[in-house]
Amino acid sequence: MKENFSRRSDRVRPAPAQHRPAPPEPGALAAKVRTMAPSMTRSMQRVAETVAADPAGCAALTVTGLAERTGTSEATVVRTARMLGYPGYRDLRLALAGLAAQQASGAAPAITTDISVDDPLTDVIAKLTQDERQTLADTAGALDISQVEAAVSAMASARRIDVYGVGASSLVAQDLAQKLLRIGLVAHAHADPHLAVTNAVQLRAGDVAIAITHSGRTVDVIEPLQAAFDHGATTVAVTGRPDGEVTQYADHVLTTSTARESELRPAAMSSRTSQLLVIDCLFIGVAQRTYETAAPALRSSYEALAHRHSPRDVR
Amino acid sequence: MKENFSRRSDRVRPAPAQHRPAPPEPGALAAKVRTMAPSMTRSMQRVAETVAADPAGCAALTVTGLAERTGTSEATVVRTARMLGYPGYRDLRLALAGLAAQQASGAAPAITTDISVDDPLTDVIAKLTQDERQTLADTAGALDISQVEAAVSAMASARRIDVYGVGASSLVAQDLAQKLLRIGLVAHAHADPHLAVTNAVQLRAGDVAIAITHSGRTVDVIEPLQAAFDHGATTVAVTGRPDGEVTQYADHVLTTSTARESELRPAAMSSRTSQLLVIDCLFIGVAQRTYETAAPALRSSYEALAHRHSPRDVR
DNA sequence: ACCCGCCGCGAAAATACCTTTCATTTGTGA
DNA sequence: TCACAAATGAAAGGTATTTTCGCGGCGGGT
Repeated sequence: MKENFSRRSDRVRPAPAQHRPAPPEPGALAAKVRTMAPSMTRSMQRVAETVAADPAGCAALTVTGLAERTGTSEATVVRTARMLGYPGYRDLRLALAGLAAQQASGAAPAITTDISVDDPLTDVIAKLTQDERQTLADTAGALDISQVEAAVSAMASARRIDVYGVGASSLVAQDLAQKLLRIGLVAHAHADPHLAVTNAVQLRAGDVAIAITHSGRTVDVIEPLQAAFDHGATTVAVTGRPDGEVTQYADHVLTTSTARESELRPAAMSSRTSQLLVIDCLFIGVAQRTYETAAPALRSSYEALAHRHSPRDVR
Repeated sequence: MKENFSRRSDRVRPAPAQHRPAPPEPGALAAKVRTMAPSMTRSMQRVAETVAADPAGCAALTVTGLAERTGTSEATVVRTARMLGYPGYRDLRLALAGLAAQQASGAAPAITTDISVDDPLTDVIAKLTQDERQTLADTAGALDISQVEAAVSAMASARRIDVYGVGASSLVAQDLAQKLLRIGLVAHAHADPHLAVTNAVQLRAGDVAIAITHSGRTVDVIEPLQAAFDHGATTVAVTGRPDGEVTQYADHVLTTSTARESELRPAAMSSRTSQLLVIDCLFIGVAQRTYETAAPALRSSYEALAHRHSPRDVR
């Protein structure tokens, strides 16, 4: 593979210790330009300055394009690339692309303000994403492993698992129950407070009841948890308020975290993200501990769903 | 006349509305590989995996070099580049150089290993969190703003909004509908495919139908969307497979991203994260555009719930 | 002032690289 | 098993890059 270097003719034997100028550095390009500029001809300086000023823009240009833009010729562009330490324009261009990407990622505006009514959609997406990612990091950092451990153990050996949640948390509760069912556990999500209580009183030692409430004081969720607690079930609270009333009836408390909320971004959004992370952790923990039965169950539930997809396969 | 069961649609999608895949993003390349991999042929997958695994190394290679390294042909390499959204290999190579520079400078996506059966809980939490955060970043990076914009506009002025989703996506659909209701829009989530279709045929121009499916080929979701499409409603698909069947009946396609999945971590988990981010963006966008009515609606729905909380105030 | 030779420069030829086409192979469903 | 379609690579066909080559400007010598 004789390609990148030694474009020279075959007849010339390459000098053994030929001093190759320098390894092309992506970030140090601006410096290199300044260093080399004095020993460059006028046209070459123009080219060098242009690329240093707008790496991103130049990376998009072909030799010809850059030659035009700088009012020079292809040959000059190539000469400049060589002068800067690259084997040719192609490699300079790659370095330029790298540089552009670097300063694009480095120029992360670090958006910290609230989402407001007149933010353009781009900002909305950026802020929302940023917030959610922050929430995830916070949640993971604040999770008490021993509490998770305890909850997982209880769930893995439970005869039956009930999950309570209303409002936005109801979806999280359903999600957890759905997943647990998939790995062969007996789990049920209750959104209706009356039914929840009626079912809760059926629980006994060895069963698990999980309450999900961000505020920690949603009566519709506290009541069934209390009932379960009173009947000897192991109770778990997933809440954003570890001092909330719900924790009075919880054997194990898993704390979710909250991001700053604003008028347009109700607390429900980030609390939901946080809650989902927690229940996913619970789920995987349980799946690990019941792997013997969980693995085949997961597989067969996947297969059972296959026919619900349109036949047109896509590899 | 076509058969009843024909999947063909009576309504013809305007030709120029060719869905342009996505603007090539340097950082989101790994995500793009994951998104597109399923619809790639074996050889193309090999190429895609190779570039994702070693961007720096591949950026140094010519088409021929990469073809050799992956044991394929130049044509296949170019095809892969196209599949990933670049006009050709040259541009993929530039993006690769950018990615390499990025991860060299620390903004490295850091390849986390799969969650395995005997990972301690601490690792499970760490990996899960890392994956979710990555998924969020990928999703945001891959979102086509103009599609979001279009969907938001349609929703903001819709007479009625229907959301379809089954399985895990059903919860996302419910979440969206719930939120939209809160700001005074007429929105409904349908999990039952029959009811969904029955309702879909009631839709007409000015209404919006949203289908949420990770695989892009869930019949139970495609059918109602098609019905809505045929009746003139504006249709939106939120899917992880921009080439899936569902997009045939979608005026606007919002692509969700997928994390590497493992046995213990079904795809549903990260796709859910991704989907939620997308619908949150939709929601906030709509809330902005209907601020006059949304703000008071949010406030009053909050107050209506207050009494459902236990009186014992917290701090 | 004029001529001479050197250097920077770009036009165009030569080459390397990328893209497209097309025939062959491989896989798939009837 | 056959027929058909998709996938694939070899090689032709185009672009982009590199090299060659000679023109023209500039300074120094006469």
